[in-house]
Amino acid sequence: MPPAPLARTKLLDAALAVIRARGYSATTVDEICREAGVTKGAFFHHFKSKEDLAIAAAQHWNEVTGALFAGAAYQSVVDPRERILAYIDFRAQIVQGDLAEVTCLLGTMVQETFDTHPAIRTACREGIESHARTLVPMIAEAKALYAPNAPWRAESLALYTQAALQGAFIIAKARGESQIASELIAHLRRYVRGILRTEAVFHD
Amino acid sequence: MPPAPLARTKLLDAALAVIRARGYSATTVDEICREAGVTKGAFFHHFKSKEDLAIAAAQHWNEVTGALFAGAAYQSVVDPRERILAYIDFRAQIVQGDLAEVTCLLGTMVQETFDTHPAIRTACREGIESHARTLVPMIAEAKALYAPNAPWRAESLALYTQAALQGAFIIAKARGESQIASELIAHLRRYVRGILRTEAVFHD
DNA sequence: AACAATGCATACCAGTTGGTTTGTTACGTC
DNA sequence: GACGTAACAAACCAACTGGTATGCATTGTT
Repeated sequence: MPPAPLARTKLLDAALAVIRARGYSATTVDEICREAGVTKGAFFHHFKSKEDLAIAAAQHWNEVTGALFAGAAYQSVVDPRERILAYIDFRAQIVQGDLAEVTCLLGTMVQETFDTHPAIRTACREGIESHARTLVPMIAEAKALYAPNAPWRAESLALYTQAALQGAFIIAKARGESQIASELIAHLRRYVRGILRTEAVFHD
Repeated sequence: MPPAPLARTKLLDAALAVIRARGYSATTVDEICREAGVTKGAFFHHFKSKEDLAIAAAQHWNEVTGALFAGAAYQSVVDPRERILAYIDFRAQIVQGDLAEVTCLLGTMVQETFDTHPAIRTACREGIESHARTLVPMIAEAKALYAPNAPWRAESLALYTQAALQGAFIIAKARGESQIASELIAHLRRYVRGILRTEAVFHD
């Protein structure tokens, strides 16, 4: 890889910020360029179209958030059940910030593009599912320990955590305040904790 | 109310269909007019702007879906706990259809507009919360019967059901198939069922 | 020193956008 | 049957959109 094209990274970071706030369609190429402090020439030098940028932005999002989760404290919690709960707590803590920082780029983009931009949809799907996959091992481990005969699959619960989080983002946006998100995530936490108990009544 | 202006209703119905599929920003006034089979003159006769239409569409959405739920079978289930579960089953059943029929107009619109169109955001918020409010009485009733000392509030759980549903819609869109939504809603059902049990371990 | 490729800027364009202007038709009312 | 008004239609427009064509430094290679 060559030295590190500066404009490309600036454009990707700008894309994250603007698209997260206004969505994909409402975001203009000019706006991204302005935010990034580069010209349109630079934009179309690095990306062959607006759609191309969106796909790259989805991948960039995965790298950024991937690093965030990889370095998070919950990773080092020993007990798998406690580790999942620590993950959920971590997510609840993140959403405390500014409303624009609450949202997920992928969930925002896929809503507008799933029907018209298959390539973007696929990129968003891959981003969401790859993050969900990072949860599967610890969920499977916890299930084997605490709820071995439960009827649900680890993959399914992993995906449900993402759905519940995405839903919390939407409600937070609708309310115009991010605090509500943690309150909603508390329900998710209670559920996950409940189905990972040996004596749980949730096992059917 | 005068006889019933035909074009206005056709425009609102068209708006539901198009915005649900492509989102608010990507939807053009011309496209709505084409779908509705009327001209732009008619559009701007009934709505003073595109934003004005979006707000009216949100209210129209509430009337349409409100009628759907008001006439649904779950309403007549006697036991409040069973009624909530029947409501969730009803939602899971609806999402079996076409992918475009899975989505919620309000959740789709608010994602793109919460930062730039406060009036639309408020309309979406009111729509989502008013539906959630219709669930509060039966949740409160069920809680009093089956989990009187649980630490969560009925309002909070009502909103969480909406969040989980919205999240399921997003995942379904990302996957490009609606079946996954029912699988995710099954988790919501298990949670609600679990916290509404006298002997539940979820009560903290 | 010659050369090519990379990284970006400037200037420009054709198509589309939300919105306006200006009719035209149908209808209730006195 | 004159008159005001609501419900639409058709043509039009300025601003903006994504995208292109081109120019020009800098850098690495030979």
